[in-house]
Formats: sequence, structure tokens, C-alpha cells
Amino acid sequence: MEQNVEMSKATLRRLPSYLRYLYQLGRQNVPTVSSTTIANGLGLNPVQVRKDIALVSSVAGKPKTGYITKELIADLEAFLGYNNTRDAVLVGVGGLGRAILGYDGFRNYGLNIVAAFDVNDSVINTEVNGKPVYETGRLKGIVDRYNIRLGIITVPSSSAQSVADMMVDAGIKAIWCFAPVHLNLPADIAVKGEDLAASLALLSMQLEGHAD
Amino acid sequence: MEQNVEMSKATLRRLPSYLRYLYQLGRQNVPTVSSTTIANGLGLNPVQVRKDIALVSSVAGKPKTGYITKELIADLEAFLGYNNTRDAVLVGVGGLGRAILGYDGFRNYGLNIVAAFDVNDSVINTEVNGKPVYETGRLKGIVDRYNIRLGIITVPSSSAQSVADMMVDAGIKAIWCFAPVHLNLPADIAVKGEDLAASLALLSMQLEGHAD
DNA sequence: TAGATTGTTAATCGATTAACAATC
DNA sequence: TAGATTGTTAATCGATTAACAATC
Repeated sequence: MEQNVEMSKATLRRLPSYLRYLYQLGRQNVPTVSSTTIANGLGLNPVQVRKDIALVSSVAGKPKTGYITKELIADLEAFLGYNNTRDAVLVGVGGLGRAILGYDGFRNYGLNIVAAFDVNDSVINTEVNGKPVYETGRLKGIVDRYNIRLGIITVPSSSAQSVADMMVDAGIKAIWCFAPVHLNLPADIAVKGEDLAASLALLSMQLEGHAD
Repeated sequence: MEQNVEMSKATLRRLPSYLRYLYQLGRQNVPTVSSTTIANGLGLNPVQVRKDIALVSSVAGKPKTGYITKELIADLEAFLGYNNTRDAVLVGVGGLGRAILGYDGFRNYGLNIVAAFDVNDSVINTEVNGKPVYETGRLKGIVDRYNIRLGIITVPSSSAQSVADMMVDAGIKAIWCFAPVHLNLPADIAVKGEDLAASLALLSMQLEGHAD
């Protein structure tokens, strides 16, 4: 069942939005959906939607009717791994770290934060949203014990690189970094930076009338 | 001074990372920097860096030495608008909204959140990080009065569309949305969705060995 | 049947990278 | 001078869109 399709990043970015749109239709009990409907709903090109779906769907769509909503949802969930949760640790229990720990919605995306870490005595050995906060020194132990491969960084920029190094040393294989820095890490570690400054810049330019 | 360069979204996304890298060098008093140095530091192609810089820089780089760090910083800041702040409003004072209101770092990116709005009586007329929280009904009044064009949405998905409509009605021209939904809005409104589910999916796929 | 919709092949578009002359 | 580095033109690569036959 583990199909090894090649998948462009662009496609991968769109898949979650399809799933969201389908959930909406599912709630309204819409039995089938066409690529055109999805494309219109999300402001995309229908051919693009069909191509993307072809890469992840186990069954073919039917001419005239389209895709069966439920089946498509199931395929997307399976592909994106939303139905088998992935354990993660988070380092940096500040404002953003707290917000992420407190947001249970991530569970719907298959993310389960097992524990958080910080250097600040005032939060160590407390709980946030039912999740334990440990001192950073215990990171390796916990990661080892629960065989965790995903790490979330919500520390200030100045310590992001050292936290990332610590994570890699502990055995983490993928890092989701919310600090606005470029992390220098071994090539086999997957890194995704959430660059809010870049987003803001993009938006500002559109506002100014540059870009697009 | 308002050059009307065309600028691809890809370039626009990279510019903030250049600036961050240059700040780092600036702190170490490195007087000049070459495109190769920047490219190596950020894992990019040097030609790409040169092309990007050529679009925003007011002065040419010098063969053999590269660019003058300070000048390049000034040019990037000017282009990205980091030195003239842009006022914004935020709707949704939950976990994430609070984190954003509390994060003073955005000021460095030229963002100034003037006021926040919520429907919850327990937060209305309080302050978060020195910023007033008003009832949602007062949105239009404040936006009008301060001539605000940028709105930040941190409400739950279910009310994101209606908040966006309200913002547009109030005169907002650009929306930064943290709720995972596709907003249907007039074409002249700039929208940037911060899709954490998509980021997570991308990272998960890399972890699985699909993608790239 | 006729029309809507799929899946796929070919064409286009845009962005990245390679090649190279200019020059400090 | 020789070598590093710039800026730019041409080539490549990848992703989007157009065209169209197949089919329910």
C-alpha cells in the first residue's frame, strides 16, 4: 500500500487545502465532487486539481460524476498521514510555543506533541495543555525513549541553531522551525522554516502594487 | 525613488532571508559580502542571489569585493518597507492571537498592530501587550479612523470567512490569515494564508521519503 | 444519445542554473 | 597582472495550462 509516487512540493502544498475543502462538502453530505468544483472553490485550475488527485487517489474518478467525496477524503487522509499520528517534541515554551501546545487542532493533522522543553526554571516541570515541560537536558532521553523523529522549534532566533543541533544529536530527523533563521544541518535532516517575515513581505508588496 | 520593478513571488520570499543573513554579518562588522558567501550561508545558488539583489539594489556590486554590507542592508530594508511601519488590526484574541500580539519582533518587520478585536466579553476592553482589545463591532470605526489597510485573522476556521468579509467591508486591502481555510474575496484584496497544515504535510512527506 | 468530466499528451510559461564577457 | 566576482544572455528545468480522445 506504500506507493512510492514522486510528488512535487507544489502539489504537496495543495493537498491539504483539497482535504479541507472536501471536509466542508462532507459535512454537507455532498456525495460526489468534480475537479472543476474543487478548482472553483479554491481558485485553482481544474486540470491541476485532476493531476494532483491522480497522484494520490487509489480509485479513478468517473466521467460525468467526478470523484466520490468520501473515497477522496480517505485517500488524502491516508496519503498525508492524518490517520496515524506522528509524535513530536517542542522546544521553547514562550508565547508561540504555548499557542502551539494549546492548539489541539494539530491532532487532526496527525500531530501529537508528547513533551515540551525549556531552559526557564519557572516553566520546567509544569504542564501546558496537559503536556509536560522538562528541562532541555532531558531532550535526548525522551526522544530516545519514545523514538520521536519530529521536533518543533519555538525558541528565540539566537538559540535556534543550537537547539536544532541538540535535536539532531538526539536523533530527530525532521525539524519544524518557527524562529526566523536559516538552520545549517546535515543534508539528511528535513527542515521546514515557518518564515512569517517572508509572508509579511509578500503581502506588503501586493499591497504596494509590486508583485503580480 | 519608487521604482516599479517586477518581482517574482519566489524572489520576494527570499529577500527577507538575505536581510537576516546580512544583519548577522553586520553585527560582526563584516564590511563587504559576495553573492557566493550569501548563497553558501543560505543554501542557495549564487547567480540567483545576484539576480535577486540586482532587482532591489540601488548601487552595483563591485567585482572582486562584492557588495557593501551596510548599503545592501539599507536597500533591502527600504524595499521591504521595514523602516516605515505599517499599521494593522488583528481579529481573534485566542492563543495564537495573543502570541502574535505579544511578539514585539514584528515591529522590526515594519508591522505595528494598532488594536485587536474579539467577540468574547472576557477579553473586550482589556489590553494585551499594551494593545487595546475592542468588540468586533468597532472594527470599521477604528480601521476608518486610522486608515488601516492590513488585517490579521486569528479566529477559528468557522468564522474566518465572515471576519474577512467584515474586514473588506471596513476598507482593509490585505489580509494575513492564520485560520486554515480558503477565503473567497474580491480580486483586489491581497490574501496570504499561513497554512501550517501544508507545512506539516511537506515535512512529513520528507520524513517518509516521498518528495524530493 | 449528448454532454459533462476524466486522464493524458503536448504546449506554454516561469524560474533556476549554466556560460561568459566585463572589470575591479 | 591574475583571479575573484559581478551582471547578463542563453539553456535548462519544472510546473502550469491547453488540447483532446475516452467514457460514463
